[in-house]
Amino acid sequence: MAERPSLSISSRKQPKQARAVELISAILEAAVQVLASEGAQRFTTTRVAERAGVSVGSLYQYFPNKAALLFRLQSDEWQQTTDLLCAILQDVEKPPLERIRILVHAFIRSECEEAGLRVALNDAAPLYRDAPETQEARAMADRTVEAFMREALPEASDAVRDLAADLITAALSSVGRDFSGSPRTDAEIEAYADAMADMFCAYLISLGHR
Amino acid sequence: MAERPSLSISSRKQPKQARAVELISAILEAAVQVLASEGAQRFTTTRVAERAGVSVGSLYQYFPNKAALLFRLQSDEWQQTTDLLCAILQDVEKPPLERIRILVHAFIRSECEEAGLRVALNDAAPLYRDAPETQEARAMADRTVEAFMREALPEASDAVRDLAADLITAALSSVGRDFSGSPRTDAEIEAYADAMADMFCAYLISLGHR
DNA sequence: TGGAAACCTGAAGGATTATTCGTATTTTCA
DNA sequence: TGAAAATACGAATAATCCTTCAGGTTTCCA
Repeated sequence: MAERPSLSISSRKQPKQARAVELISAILEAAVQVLASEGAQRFTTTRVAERAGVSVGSLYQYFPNKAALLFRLQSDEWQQTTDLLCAILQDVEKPPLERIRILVHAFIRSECEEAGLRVALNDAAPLYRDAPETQEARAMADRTVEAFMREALPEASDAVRDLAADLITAALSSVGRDFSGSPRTDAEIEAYADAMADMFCAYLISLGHR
Repeated sequence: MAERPSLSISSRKQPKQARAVELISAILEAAVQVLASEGAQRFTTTRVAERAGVSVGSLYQYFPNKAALLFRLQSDEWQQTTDLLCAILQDVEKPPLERIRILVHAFIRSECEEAGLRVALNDAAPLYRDAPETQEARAMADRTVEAFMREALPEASDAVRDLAADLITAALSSVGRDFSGSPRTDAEIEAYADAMADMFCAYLISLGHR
């Protein structure tokens, strides 16, 4: 099995002046651009610094290594997605199955915007995947879905619920990859989201959702 | 977007003597070992040649570049999986939904053997993904699933059928990634496969399968 | 048997990249 | 204001890797 060098990915130093804060956000912005436009293969600390109009040394003052920078980008993406999905899942006014439907549409739409960036992030995943920070972020996302499942399947056993949560999470996460090959029209995307929501709903109903 | 160098991946030269045939299979075997044990990051033509007990130059006589070698590995994997699934899908004795169930189990089990190799191949995908040969291999796999869908959903429209095929293919392809994080016991794997088969069946029934 | 074709070798070229660290500049604050 | 702290710089280092090619070895076959 591949043994990753187990990089410490936590940030190296906190900015204490305004210019440093701006420098960091310039770096992050440039990093997104480089990743989206050049791909994971050509994502280079030097290139990011260049694009940000900043020295490489400055980059290494706030990110201990390339993996940490990539993890930060992925982390920000996850945060954004998680916020979006939480807002939908916690809207207790609507019945669970309708929330699932809305969620699927929202997730897929958000996955399609910046599709290039997400694919590139995925390509770069081997560099930060094994860091404990990544595992933790994943676990947090899982907990959100499981909380929803407790509500959607109140009578199911924990095992069944956890499996359902796993399946849905996995299926959703495959969307980006499935679309990355051949881009689709908006109508196709909507149809795909509808179908996926149908599948989830049919499954949940078969598990005893009323 | 990332512009890949668009490598020509087709093989460079056909072996005409027995020793060359053996050399190639030694290289392929070594390549699998290196990929599984060292990961995509450290997968190197030099390392593969070394492991095979062969010179790098020899490797380059039959594979035009590293991407071609990786593509060959992926291609062999796909072939193996495709054969397995075709055999199940074409067993017209059993009703479609049972075949789906068997297929899901078989696929997931095969995905779990050599999980390390499959993850590493996936990590290396950016290197060969954009080659026309890859697109073609993907299209062939899709056609198989679509043929099955015509049988499972004889009354559905083409659009619905294709969507269902896409969804199922995508969900299946996410299994490897979902498992790569934390390995599971055999019992957990079986339970996962059961749940996924349940989901597919519930969906197909809701689409009008009788 | 002898030459031609196929095959094998592996050192070296050429290129890229992550990261450091000595130095210069800017900001803070007493 | 002046010194200390924070920040910024970027050439240089050290490592890695893909691929080639000139020259040797083995196999084939007429």
